[in-house]
Amino acid sequence: MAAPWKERELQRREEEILRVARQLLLDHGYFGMTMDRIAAGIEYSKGTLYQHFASKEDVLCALALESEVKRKEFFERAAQFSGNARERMTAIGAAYELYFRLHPTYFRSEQMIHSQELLTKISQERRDQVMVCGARCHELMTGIIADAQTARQLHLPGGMTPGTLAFILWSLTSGAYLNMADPGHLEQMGVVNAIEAVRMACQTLLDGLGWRPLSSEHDYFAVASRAYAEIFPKETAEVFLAANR
Amino acid sequence: MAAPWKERELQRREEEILRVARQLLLDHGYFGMTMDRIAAGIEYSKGTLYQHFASKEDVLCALALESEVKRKEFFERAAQFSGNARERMTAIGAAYELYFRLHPTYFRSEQMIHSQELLTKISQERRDQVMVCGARCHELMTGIIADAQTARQLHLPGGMTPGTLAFILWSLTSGAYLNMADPGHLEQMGVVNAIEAVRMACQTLLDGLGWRPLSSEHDYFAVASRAYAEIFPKETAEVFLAANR
DNA sequence: GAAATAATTTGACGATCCGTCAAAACTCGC
DNA sequence: GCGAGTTTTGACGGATCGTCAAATTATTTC
Repeated sequence: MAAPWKERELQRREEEILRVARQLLLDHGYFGMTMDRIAAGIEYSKGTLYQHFASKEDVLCALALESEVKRKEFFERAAQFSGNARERMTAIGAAYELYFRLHPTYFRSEQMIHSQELLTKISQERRDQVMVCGARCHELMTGIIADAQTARQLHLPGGMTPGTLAFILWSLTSGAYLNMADPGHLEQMGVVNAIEAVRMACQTLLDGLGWRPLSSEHDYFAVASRAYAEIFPKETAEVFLAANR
Repeated sequence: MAAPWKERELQRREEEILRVARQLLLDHGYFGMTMDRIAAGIEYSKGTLYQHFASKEDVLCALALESEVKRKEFFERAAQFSGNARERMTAIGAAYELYFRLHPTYFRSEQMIHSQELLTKISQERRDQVMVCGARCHELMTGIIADAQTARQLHLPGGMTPGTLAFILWSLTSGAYLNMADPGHLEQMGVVNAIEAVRMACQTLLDGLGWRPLSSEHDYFAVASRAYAEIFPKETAEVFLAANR
């Protein structure tokens, strides 16, 4: 036991389970993703399924975790973008954009597990991992904001900490993306290009805070484009291919 | 049949059902709110339940609708606040705040029904009503923004329509409130007073857009307080009583 | 290589819940 | 008090989750 190849066999099987589960979630939604169907999709039985995951919610959480990890990686790459603090924050915004465009369905499953309804049926370990991912994303943003303060490019008003600003930017973006998932909602509101609107809103907010250089002094849309091209060339191509299909 | 008193009897029963359902949702969550338990709570059987609601999701939607109606009413009252456009928008913000503080649980059920997962199992009529409420709220905000444009207090940048700005403010606020529902999330992010942070963020955003009078020229926190006192005196007292309990 | 032992897999099963529907209970005009 | 029409009921079918004793497979021992 504990043979090295066995570990890998388990790993492989777990990936297979998640692959099937994700497809089911995609095609038939949360209620359509049943444990029996997943078991039918892999060549193992339901019992074996439960050796990998504590519950159906745990499977969902594992899917969400994959998303969170991916986003975290996007954020980490974006945080290394070359440029001043506000440019790097813009790159983070681009990363979130791209993540959302590439994985709109992951995004949904992610939101689900945050509804403490499901939280109780999830294994502690996985829950912690999700938390760590979220914390890391937040930390990256907070760090950039702190850098801007150090560089005297940003002076936050009293009572607003870097963590709070990160929370706000996060909320604005995720809230908007969540509303976008609502079909027909945007049309009803007369919103044409929601992603661009979010971009603009974030920049306007930062302008309002006086984060230098202001967007009147610097073309942050160009910065975002550069971030796309330099940090995420492959993913950007993917998005455009998907869009023109 | 169709006797006037009978109509009222049906109405009364429906309210009773929703009262019981809401308590169950509050105490035991979505999965704990079973149709059998609701039936046990009222003095009718499950079959009768299904004469009022098409499905369990329909019950949930009805609960969410009650919330949406309440919020819509809050918004309508706030929109009549005396003052310039930005002051009225601030009053809308106060209304949303108050709504969230008074009905944090309603807020959750509301979010649920937007996850098109459930949408299919909801009666068309109720779905429409929810849509109408949302549209009305959005319309009120859009109207105020348009007023500001007419009064030349606001000049939106190219590509940003009043509807888009309303969408952004809405997303920022609801996104933040949604994150607040996540227990432990705020602490981890180092956010002390999230509601105040949202307020500040909205004002900063409007400042960034140059919506006159700017917050440097006008104390919008005082305006919010006035809105609380003038439009929602009773509800404000409720919130403070609940907070100091 | 065979037998004994340990680990793993299986799928039938209990429990729960949703939504239905035939039968029972009830209403109301006569 | 009777009977047609209406409303209510709760047992039931179907679906799903998670379990667990039995079956199968792997590993060790002799």
